[in-house]
Amino acid sequence: MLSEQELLRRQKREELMKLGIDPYPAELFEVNVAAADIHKNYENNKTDYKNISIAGRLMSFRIMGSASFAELQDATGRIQLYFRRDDLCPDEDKTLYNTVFKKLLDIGDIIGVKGYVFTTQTGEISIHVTEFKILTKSLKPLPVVKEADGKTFDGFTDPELRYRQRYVDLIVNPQVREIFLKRSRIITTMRSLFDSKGWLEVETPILQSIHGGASARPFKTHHNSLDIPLFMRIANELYLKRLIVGGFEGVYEFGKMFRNEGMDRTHNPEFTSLEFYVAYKDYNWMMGITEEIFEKVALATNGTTKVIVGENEIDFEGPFTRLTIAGAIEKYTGINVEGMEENVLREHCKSMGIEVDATMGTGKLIDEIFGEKVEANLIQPTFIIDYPVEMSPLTKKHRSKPGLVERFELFVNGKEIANAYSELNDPIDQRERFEEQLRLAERGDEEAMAMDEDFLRSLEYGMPPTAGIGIGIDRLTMLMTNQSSIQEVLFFPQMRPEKRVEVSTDAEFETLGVPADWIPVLQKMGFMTIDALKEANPNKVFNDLGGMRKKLKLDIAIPAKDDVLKWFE
RNA sequence: GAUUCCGUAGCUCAGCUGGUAGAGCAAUACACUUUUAAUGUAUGGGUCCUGGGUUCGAAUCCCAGCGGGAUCACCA
Repeated sequence: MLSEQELLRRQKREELMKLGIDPYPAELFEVNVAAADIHKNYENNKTDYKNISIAGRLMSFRIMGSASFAELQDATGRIQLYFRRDDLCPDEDKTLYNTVFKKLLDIGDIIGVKGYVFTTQTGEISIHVTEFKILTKSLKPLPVVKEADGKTFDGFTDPELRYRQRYVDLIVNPQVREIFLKRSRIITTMRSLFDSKGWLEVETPILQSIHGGASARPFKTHHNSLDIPLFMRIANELYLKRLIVGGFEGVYEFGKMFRNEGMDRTHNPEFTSLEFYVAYKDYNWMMGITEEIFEKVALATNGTTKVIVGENEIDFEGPFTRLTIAGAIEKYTGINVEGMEENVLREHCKSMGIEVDATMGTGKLIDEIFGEKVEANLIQPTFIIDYPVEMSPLTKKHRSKPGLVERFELFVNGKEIANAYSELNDPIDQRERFEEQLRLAERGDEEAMAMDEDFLRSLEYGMPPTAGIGIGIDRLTMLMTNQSSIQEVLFFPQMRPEKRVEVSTDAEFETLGVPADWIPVLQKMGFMTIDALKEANPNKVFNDLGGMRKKLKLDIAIPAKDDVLKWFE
């Protein structure tokens, strides 16, 4: 069902066509300037703006008789337009201004204009329009967001509408655009750093027959001609390491990962991860380059290493604090867990009110204490290093600390943002770790990793000592743009599919014998489908038709009662 | 998954202890030649999320469902 305003805009589209104006012209429109450019450079270089051509979307009108102001928004921002009737229509025929501009244009229409830049009496840099051309007629009314003195009026704020119709969000909320510009800048900053080091950007399979490299539940799909199940990747780690085996010295991939788990303000079923692996390095080196990456990204997105996130100011200037996981636990709980027996650990957990169960080994218990008591305290960037081996099946054993691995996670603002290690490259050790995972799976751990024979075979050929890291791009973007939900940094966050109201076609109504004129009336009465109509009381429908005819002031003949009764046969 | 709040015009929101709906912006018409949340006058616009129930009467009370937000749990 179309709203009054939508019907009106469709009529305006028709009227434009009747005037010989194509509301969707095919030919290009030459643009030679952008709104931001005018605002930035006009004052210092007025002669360059005497003959400009610009295109964008109309965002507001202020019509005052034979002169008008409008706002045009292009990819860079807004610029005010000034239209004067006698400039646009120097001859007797004032149709272009009086009809096309004043009556047939709407907020949301896309136009191209030619003219010259000037400054109004109130001091606003504007374009005096000498010609304009309709480039796209918009049929749906946009929400109109107004701003004055830094205050926003009638904001388009409903998250559901904003996420489902991100295009509208992007049109009317400039701060949303800004987030995505920063997101892109984060990625390009990292990419150019990696390229400058000579590392190779690669793409690895998203459809995998064995989902490995992380602990998570996958999406399952099926390949028809191979007739095999396939999984959407939960990680790309094992493929990137195969490439290191293959002889590349550094490889990186920005890629989507897919995890079939809960959704909330920090989890989306698909998310973007950067992973890179560099041969002949270890996790100490990796901490250094990680500091460099975060510092560069903060500078590129915010111009400073200090970023406000929520109530905290976070400084990304390295070096970051380094704490062992045991040290961190001791710092925040006073308990030294190093070398502690499983049952003693379990008692400590219980006394701290942490839920535990029999399947948890020492590694898991330490992880629980860490998650419960330490994580939230790590506001400034902090490397937590040297994890228990049980939790890290792909990580090289620590060079000097038995029972631990050479792994670090970077925490910022109380959240994990990166995970890295010296990669395990001993194929025999790796096989044993996988076997341990299989035992966990048998104990009921749904997230335990599967054995990947081909990956093991690659390690048997020999992988150089390698350092690898994964950085969550969505969460990094949340940090750099001060957003508290992942939906705000994804163009199209996952949502339940929109439920469409079922509507029978006009043709279906007509096969019942309903005259075309009366179909919209029936729809107005709430009969969206012919089935819904048939369930109604025929006499009441007949009576209501008369009522609706009066209410809607329709000048069409009421069908005979016998004809109406036939609709229900 | 649990708890909790919300769903009213194109948008943002009012609507009391039940009496068939209001505002601002947007739209339409008229006026207005440098306005800027332009202004003035007039007008139109609603499946009050859906379905049941209570009631003479439901946007309002009750139940169920759908959709969304927030918090918590699991996961990155």
